[in-house]
Amino acid sequence: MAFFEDVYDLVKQIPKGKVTTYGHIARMIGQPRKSKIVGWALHSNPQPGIIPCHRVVNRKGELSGSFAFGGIEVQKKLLEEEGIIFDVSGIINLQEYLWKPDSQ
DNA sequence: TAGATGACTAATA
DNA sequence: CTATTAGCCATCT
Repeated sequence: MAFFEDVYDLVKQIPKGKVTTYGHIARMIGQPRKSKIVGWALHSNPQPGIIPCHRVVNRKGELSGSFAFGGIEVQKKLLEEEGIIFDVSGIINLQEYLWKPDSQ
């Protein structure tokens, strides 16, 4: 769907060292109600390696964990490689790392 | 076609 | 802060 295309396009625009949430993506597209569909779009992940789904987290700043191309530990490592730091609970400081498209 | 499911979020306790 | 409930909507069975 076009919604999926929008999600993929946005996720691909997430700069290195930043993350965003499902709800924010949905809001950017203009359909804040479809937060779950954003998750679905990434679950489908038709272009692995192209779509940096590891930069998309839930509202708590935690990796979803239900599915991961290599496990959430791998995702965490990838994010740490990009300069993102997790706290002791494995949570990202969204205030610091949340991607703000307006500041782009 | 209908009901259940889910990489979610917001409200409430 | 966490736990539970309700709303949401594309996809699956």
